Amino acid sequence: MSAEETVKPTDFIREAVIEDLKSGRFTTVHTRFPPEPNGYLHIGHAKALIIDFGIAQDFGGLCNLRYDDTNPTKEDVEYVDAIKEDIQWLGFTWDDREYYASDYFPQLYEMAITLIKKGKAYVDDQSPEEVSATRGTLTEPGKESPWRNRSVGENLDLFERMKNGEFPDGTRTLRARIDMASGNINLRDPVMYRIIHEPPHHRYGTQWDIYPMYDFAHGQSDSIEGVTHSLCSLEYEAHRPLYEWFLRELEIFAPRQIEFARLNVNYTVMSKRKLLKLVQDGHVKGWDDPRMPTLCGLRRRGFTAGSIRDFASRIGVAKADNMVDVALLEACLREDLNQHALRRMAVLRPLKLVIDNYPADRVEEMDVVNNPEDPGAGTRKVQFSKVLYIEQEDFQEVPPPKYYRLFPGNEVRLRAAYIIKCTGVVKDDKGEVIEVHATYDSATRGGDAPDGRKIKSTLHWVSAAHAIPAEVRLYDRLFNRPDPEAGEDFLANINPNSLTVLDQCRVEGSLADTQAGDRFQFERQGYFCADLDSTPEKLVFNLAVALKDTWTKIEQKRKQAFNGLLRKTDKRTTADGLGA
RNA sequence: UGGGGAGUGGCCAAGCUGGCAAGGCAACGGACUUUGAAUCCGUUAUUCGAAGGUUCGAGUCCUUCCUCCCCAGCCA
Repeated sequence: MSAEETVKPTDFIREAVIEDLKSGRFTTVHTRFPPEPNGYLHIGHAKALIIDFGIAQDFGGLCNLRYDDTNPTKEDVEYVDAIKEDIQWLGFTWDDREYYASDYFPQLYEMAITLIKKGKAYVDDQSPEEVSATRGTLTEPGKESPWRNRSVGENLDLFERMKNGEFPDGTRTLRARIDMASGNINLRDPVMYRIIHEPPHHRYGTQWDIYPMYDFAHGQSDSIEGVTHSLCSLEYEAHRPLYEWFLRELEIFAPRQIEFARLNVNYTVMSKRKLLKLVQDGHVKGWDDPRMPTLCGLRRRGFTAGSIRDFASRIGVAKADNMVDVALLEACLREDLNQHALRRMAVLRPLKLVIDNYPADRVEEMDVVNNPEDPGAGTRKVQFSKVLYIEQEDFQEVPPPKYYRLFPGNEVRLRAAYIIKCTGVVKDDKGEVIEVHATYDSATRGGDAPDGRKIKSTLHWVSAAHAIPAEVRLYDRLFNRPDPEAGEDFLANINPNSLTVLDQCRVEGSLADTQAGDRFQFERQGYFCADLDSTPEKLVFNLAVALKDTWTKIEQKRKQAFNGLLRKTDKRTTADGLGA
């Protein structure tokens, strides 16, 4: 069965591709992912590249990697390798089809000459300011350049001398001769080539003194590579007539450009300029800071490639502007890691728990399930002893309503160990609880109650003598409003509490040989990933995404209700006062 | 204002030639639970930007209007 019969038309692009195959406009599917090497790839690029590579894959076609490196003033080799790493990480391959628009400069130059000879391009001596001033406005047509009607011979001569580096930057351009009165401003004699002497190009050094503009490079590069479907974002829609004009005038193979809406995610910024600013100003530690929406940042944070591919498929492909909830991205990660991450016990904010009736010299090895979602993941041994650490928030001396964790007189289960009952606390001079005391029920080894009594709460724990110290980095969203780019200054919307470093954590011994990049679920808390900074001497974990937390929600509602009640009381008091 | 696009629940998004408004995320109930997780079950659009019209029947067709986004780089 052929591709057009088997691929499900899940979106309007796939639908269009199927049509093209049916109609015979194209017989194969060939796409390309065209990053400009001027920054790191982010989640928005991930959407684009998953569409590009994904559609090629679906139809049994190919997708090229092509760097859109036509502007040496913005590009750098630094980004080239990083981009490749990110694409591979997402699971795609371009085999040996790693291309550069700059490799086509000789052909592009010849194409320009073809257009000059046809009278479709001319060298313009106007300054950038003059070009801008004569472009017209949205409602008024532009003015034709005084150099628009030069002879072909003169144009050829001048263009060659531009190439030979005879003129300074900005003194001349090669322009397409189209229509200065077009309603589409992109068609008002767009610049095809500009003169740039510095800095050197990342691949061709100072070999070129003229560089093609995007519009004169992209379509022809697609054509040269035999790309059938050139998929890009909505802002290029108005460029399509120009894309097609060049191909038509050049009489070369014409790919089809199709535009889709780029991805926006709430609580995050996506523009390369802003991401660069965050890095340069030190608001984050680098492009791969776990709070960044870059692919290297997400990877370091603990995101899996699969979760990002899943995210891309769930957000779909359409033409309407969108703002996707970051909660969806997080949900995708949770779903993946819930299935695959091994469970471990880690106490982030330790509180000492002493089991008074447990022998001081006794140590037991408890069998703990590695992943209840995956029986094949087996079990591990965790050491249990008299002095333990539990989470501070798992104990309350005076329990709030609905709290069923540990408090004086209450019974809870210690995961895979014993059922214990809180008997009292020890406080310091300031009245802070520094130690909790309890007794254990020796008949409940493993956590089961032989008498069948129901224990509502199960806590995670570590043995004080056997646990190993670790640092845990808790991340929150980098911005504190859903539309950080909306105001004057997006930096003003930075969340000052996006990073919390906990350096007193205690984790179970089985985590000792953790390698950077390993992911775990720390039971009852979230999914964590060993950071690049992690070493056997000092383990460092990043919070990738927290588990859903109904309890915090209940608490927040209670507090809100309480505050609301306070306000009402205040008002009534005030009103009474005035009335008296 | 010229040109080009887009409007379906809180957020994405199906819905093609007119025939009972998919699904996911979020939210909210409940069941279950040795993770307040996961899982399961249920609830949430008499209405599709608005108003008219055609039709037995309109998110889908027609008309008018409204709102939002992109384009005036020698950026991509």
